[in-house]
Amino acid sequence: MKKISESAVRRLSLYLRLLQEADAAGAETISSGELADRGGTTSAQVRKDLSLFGSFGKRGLGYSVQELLERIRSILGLQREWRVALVGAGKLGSALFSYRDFEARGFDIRAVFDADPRKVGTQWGGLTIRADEEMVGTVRALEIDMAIVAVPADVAQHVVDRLVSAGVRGVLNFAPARLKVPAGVALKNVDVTLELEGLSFAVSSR
Amino acid sequence: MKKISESAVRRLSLYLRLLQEADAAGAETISSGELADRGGTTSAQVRKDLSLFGSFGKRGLGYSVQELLERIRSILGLQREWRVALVGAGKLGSALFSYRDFEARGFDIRAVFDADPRKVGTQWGGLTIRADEEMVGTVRALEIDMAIVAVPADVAQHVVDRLVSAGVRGVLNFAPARLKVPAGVALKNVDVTLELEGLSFAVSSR
DNA sequence: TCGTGTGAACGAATTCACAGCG
DNA sequence: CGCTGTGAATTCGTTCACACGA
Repeated sequence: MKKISESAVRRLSLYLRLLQEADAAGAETISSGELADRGGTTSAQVRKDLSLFGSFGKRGLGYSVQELLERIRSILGLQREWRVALVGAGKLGSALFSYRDFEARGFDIRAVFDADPRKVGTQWGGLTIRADEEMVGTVRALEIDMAIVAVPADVAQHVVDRLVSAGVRGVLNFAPARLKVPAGVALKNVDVTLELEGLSFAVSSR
Repeated sequence: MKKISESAVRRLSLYLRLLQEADAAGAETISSGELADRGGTTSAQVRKDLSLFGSFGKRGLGYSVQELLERIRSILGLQREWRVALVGAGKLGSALFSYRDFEARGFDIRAVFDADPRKVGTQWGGLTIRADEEMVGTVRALEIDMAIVAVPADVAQHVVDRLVSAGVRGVLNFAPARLKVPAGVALKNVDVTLELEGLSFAVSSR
């Protein structure tokens, strides 16, 4: 398959959301220009992004909202349901867990782990928080696909190492640490401090 | 001033963290190669990034950890303390609020707002949650520099509009929405669903 | 000698511009 | 005629490679 850039994928994901909004608003069809306006890019960019995967627009008309929704879902691999584990049942873990938007988008949190014995056994909306030691076995048994890591930075590497050994193929890391994963495992970082520092730079340089 | 790319700024922010770690470990000096290894880039990249702001390495030796720390702090505008407002006192807001790492890095949360009357008046570690209506006045009075927005997507635009009108110059948005801000106001988005979908793409395309 | 600083080469991503189809 | 699809042009970012200074 062709080479797709990171940023193109992000934009596809964004288009998906815009299309869902357009769909909810009853639109049948949408043009690259409209998508561009709402998504903060240019129409050429939108067309380039979509043309990477084939040509499914109608000239003079635009794209069928329904069809494009399906196409992008399929491109992004969102037609199946993903089994997700959440590691770390602190404040952030709790916020992520209750952000039930994930479920609506096909990310199903099937297990929650925490190292704190006082939390283990607690019920979280139908799930019981499991002990850290059970992680590898449970992840394997439940055939978890990806994990959300919301633990302190100093244990994050150890956690992902075990997740990877348990067969996890994607990791979304919230700990402020540069983690190493073997080739074949996808890793994304969400680093709030980094973003704030980026704002600091932007605000102070003017 | 020269043109600095988004990604260069992110890397500087990352180097800053690596330098703090090196400093804590007692290192006096560090080479571009070491920074590259720990940060997951290349030594040429590190040198390019740093050379954008002057040349402060010693040939044959590397960079003084102390000096580089100060330099990067100054480049990123982290030598002052930033006054931050948190809008949205839900689960995510609570997680962000209690992430006291921000404070250590010069981001001081001075005010918290929420639209829910049942939350208004509640104490959060020394701060009282304020009503939504007070936002503009308080932000102005406290001379807030930037805001963290952790509210539902459908009200996010309205919130930032008011924040901007109150003089905020940077916004870190957690709502899954493309917000518009006037030129002169910096905006960063943290969009967890987007990241998960990126993982989905990466994992399914192999 | 070792590692920086940097022009030059390269490669990737975005924008332009227009032919072509509905 | 309007909007897509796409080569070509351009801009932007990264990597190379080497002269130079500590």
